[in-house]
Amino acid sequence: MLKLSKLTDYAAMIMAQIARAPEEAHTASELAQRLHLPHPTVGKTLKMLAKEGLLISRRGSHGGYVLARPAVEIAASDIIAAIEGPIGMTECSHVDGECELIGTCGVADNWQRVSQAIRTLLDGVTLAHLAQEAPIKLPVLMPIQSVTLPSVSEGRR
Amino acid sequence: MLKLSKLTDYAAMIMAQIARAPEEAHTASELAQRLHLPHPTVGKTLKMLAKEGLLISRRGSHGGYVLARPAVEIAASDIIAAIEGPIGMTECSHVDGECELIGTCGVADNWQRVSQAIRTLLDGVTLAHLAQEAPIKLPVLMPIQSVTLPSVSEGRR
DNA sequence: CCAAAGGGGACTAAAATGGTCCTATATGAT
DNA sequence: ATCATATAGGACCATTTTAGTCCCCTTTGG
Repeated sequence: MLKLSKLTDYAAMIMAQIARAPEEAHTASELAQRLHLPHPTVGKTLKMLAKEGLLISRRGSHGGYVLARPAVEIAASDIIAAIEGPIGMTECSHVDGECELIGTCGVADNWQRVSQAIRTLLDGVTLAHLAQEAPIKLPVLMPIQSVTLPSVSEGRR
Repeated sequence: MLKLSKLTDYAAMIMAQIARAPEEAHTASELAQRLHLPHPTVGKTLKMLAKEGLLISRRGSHGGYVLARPAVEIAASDIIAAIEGPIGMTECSHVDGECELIGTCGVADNWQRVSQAIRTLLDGVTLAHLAQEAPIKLPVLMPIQSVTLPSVSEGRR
């Protein structure tokens, strides 16, 4: 998986929709209709995006939402983080911020690096990319140098 | 987030541990002790990894698990997929394989591309990388060409 | 003053997750 | 043979997360 939650998916759809007509304010009901999504859920998602500073809201009649900044300055990672919180593959298997397994787990460092690479990738994808129909060209980054395993160095311990 | 589940995290720890002493068979209890994880959970995880063909098990006394193939031939994506199922950021917000929103959502294609890039990244990280202490050097892939937004092209529709 | 918006929560139902346990089977050693 | 040690394969449960709904409040334009 590594799957996005539904709400995050919705958020991307919503943001893209707004990005395609950035001059107008968009209401929750308009977006819900257009995207065939339940109205209350769209409302909730919009609130989250606004609270995280990706959208600016205007109340009252003729209210609605507009992008807080140009679509090229909004990263996919911003949208994901707005809904799901900070991006990271591991919390090191323990919630408390500091992981008690850190000594024994032995993979934390390298997971963190992988995580970072994904974050960088997601930082490079902007809302403008998502909103356009043209396929984005992602640089198919070439893996890593090969490694030799320490092999049987450690039998007992 | 984009977070790995705890079990996946465990799986990585377990696989790394086995990879560091690949000649011997490792039992669930040995691994549980070493990694400070609950025994039944380690057992469950091992079963999953074996069923997915990443480990080979041997029953009976002197039984245990060994890698099904060399650590350099096991990708991080294999481990993740073994526990969480196929990697992908979206199921297009609907479970059934075919997404009814595909026409209106407008972001599916590009999400798929991003997803693919992450998968490629994860394919390039091997168990050997994870198991070693040395930091893996991930190519900090450079993002994408910039795009111009279609801008206000579409007012109503 | 009213209707149309968003703001902020509380709440609920359903699903995923983590974890445990039990019984069966295979295997090596005594 | 029998026993101790392992995995195999589920069933099961508790907890958390997630998605979705609803209600009451405030803002704003007509």
